[in-house]
Amino acid sequence: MSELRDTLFRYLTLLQLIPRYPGRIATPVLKEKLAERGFRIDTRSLQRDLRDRLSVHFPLICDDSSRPYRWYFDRDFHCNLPALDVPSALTLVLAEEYLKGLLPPVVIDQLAPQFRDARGLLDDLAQNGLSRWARKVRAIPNGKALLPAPLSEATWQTVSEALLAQEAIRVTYLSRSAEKHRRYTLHPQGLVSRHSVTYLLATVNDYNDIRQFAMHRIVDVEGSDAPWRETVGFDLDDYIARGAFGYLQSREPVHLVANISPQTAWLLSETPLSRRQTLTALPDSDWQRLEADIPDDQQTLWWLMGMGANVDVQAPASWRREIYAAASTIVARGQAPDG
Amino acid sequence: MSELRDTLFRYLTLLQLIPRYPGRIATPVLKEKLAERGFRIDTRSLQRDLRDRLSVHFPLICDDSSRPYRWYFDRDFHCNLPALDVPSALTLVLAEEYLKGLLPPVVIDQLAPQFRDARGLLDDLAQNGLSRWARKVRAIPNGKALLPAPLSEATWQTVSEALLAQEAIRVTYLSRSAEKHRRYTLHPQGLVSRHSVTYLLATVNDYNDIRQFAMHRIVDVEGSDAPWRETVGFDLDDYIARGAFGYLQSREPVHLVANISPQTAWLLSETPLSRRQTLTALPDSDWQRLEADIPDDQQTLWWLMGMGANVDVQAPASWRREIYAAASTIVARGQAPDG
DNA sequence: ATAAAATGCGACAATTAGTGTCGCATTATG
DNA sequence: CATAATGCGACACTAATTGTCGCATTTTAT
Repeated sequence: MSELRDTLFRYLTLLQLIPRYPGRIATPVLKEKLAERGFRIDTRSLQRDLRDRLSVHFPLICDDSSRPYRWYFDRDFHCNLPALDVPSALTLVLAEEYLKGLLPPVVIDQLAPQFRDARGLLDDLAQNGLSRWARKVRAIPNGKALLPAPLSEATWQTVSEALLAQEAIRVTYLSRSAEKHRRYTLHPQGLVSRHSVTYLLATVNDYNDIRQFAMHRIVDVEGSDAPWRETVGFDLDDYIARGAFGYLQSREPVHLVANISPQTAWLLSETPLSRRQTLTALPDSDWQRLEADIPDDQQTLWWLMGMGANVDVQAPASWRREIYAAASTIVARGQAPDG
Repeated sequence: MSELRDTLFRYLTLLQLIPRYPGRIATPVLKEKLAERGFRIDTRSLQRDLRDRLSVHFPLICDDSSRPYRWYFDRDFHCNLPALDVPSALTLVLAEEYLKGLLPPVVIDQLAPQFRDARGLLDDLAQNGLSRWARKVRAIPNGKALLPAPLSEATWQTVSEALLAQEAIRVTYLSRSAEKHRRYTLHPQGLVSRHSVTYLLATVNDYNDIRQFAMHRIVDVEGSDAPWRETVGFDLDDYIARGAFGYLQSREPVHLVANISPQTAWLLSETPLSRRQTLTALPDSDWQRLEADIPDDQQTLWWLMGMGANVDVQAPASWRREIYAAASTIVARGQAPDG
């Protein structure tokens, strides 16, 4: 590390070492971390930097209730370098709208200051010409938005840190079948966010098989003293592909052939199902013939079913059979409700 | 504005005024902007700040090909204050995976430095304990991922800036029906990202009706001298609700009653359809009775159809009829393919 | 084409800001 | 209760920052 005797850069480093609110860092620790990075300065200087300089210009808060004072940023503060430009701010706003339906609220909250920053920038624009951007942009999510399962901030933080730090955790879990709490020691191996539910993949206690734990059913979590045990040979993509999440997916893509209605053809010409997709006009109708190589997964089948009568699947035969069977069942139920 | 004679803060302000690569800012402009913010300094000082100080420690690049020199940040540079913590970094990684299927690549690129930052942080963790985080987190998107329509960076930037600045633009547009280029003057009124296609809502030339323009079919765009014309009384939510994007949606939510299979019940207990949803056991079967107030939109209907035989809609009657009709059509086509 | 204005930059001196040290008060720690 | 840490005001010393001037070069306007 270069011999940096540069004050500005030291300030910047200092600001990067101080965490946002739930976190805090003590002055001596800061001094040490600065030293690690090549800034060997007196404690007195550090104190001056924090109290007289940085906290004047930044929302830095000092917890002086006990003696090594601890510093942290205001919960809401966020600053980008370089500053956000208008297109990026707009992107963030759209991203937020989409993500709201995909990730649990606490997870989104992690990025809240960024999103607030973006909205703030657009608001400032509005001051000049009352552009009221909020009325001008919308994201319409793909598919039915199910409500993300709520989840506590502490759970997310502890679990995600343990996963990456390769540490075992002790959890109280509300198991699905039995409606009662169980305590386990988990060895986290992976994390999967599916739709809006987040699952932790881990081995339990002394067992070696991977099990799924829905994060929102973790009632309580804390670090464990037990040494973390790696599951050798575990491959997350493999695990998912083998159908662990209802996404039974063969490695082989299938060749889809279907007749589709004009509206559907229009949709697919805009957003193709796959990179290689062909649409050709059918004789004697305004329908089109669709051919594409697509993954053989449940998602695709759901999508095809959702299109109802707009799609007439010709191949693969298994899909046609499945769709036909579902339709037959529905027809058998009759046109009027049961009662 | 306070009389800031503070060098550190001036440096930071300076850094915030300098845009990332595609952008650039000339020295005299910087001087002016600094003056606006209360930093009245000599041009010479500014030159020194940039060349001798900031560009030593930051990836600042100077375009000295023409005489008011222009400064900009390296395309890849990004710095968060306060620095990212592990849970936030993980959130960003998940967010990126989801957004890849929802927004055009160029739009995601706007946030690329942030995502890179997050991945970098996690990579650094890995150095210590080879945690190989990349193998540990996955996001499985909800619904069939259609491929986002590609779109040029310049288009996104120009259009989004014009929308918010309330300025007219001149576009060359590849209209859908006629396969030829047309030139229009557009007065942007709104932006809608739907699935993975982004639409600009604007009035054309001297007309007053709103039309939709798919951003990826805008071949070329530039600012226009024509004064921007506001469409009075235009309400984006209203426009969408009236079915402009195939999402015919009455303001009134409907009361859904349906019998659902055990698997579906399980899914809905995790991620409810709406905040007020009840699931009750049905007599003489393991199926359950679902009741929920949900929006009356196409998305929901698609979702219900996608569930196929797993859902037996009882009410509203219109949905039951629609699902029945679609199923009848499919059954009428027979079990074997046409050709 | 040519003059006038703008911009960049090296040098220098005046000023300002940053730094370590010391002493004392206050607060944890064992 | 003693000892070690920590915070902070004061002060002197050192280093950095700043405006000014002069000159070279480029841009712009005439």
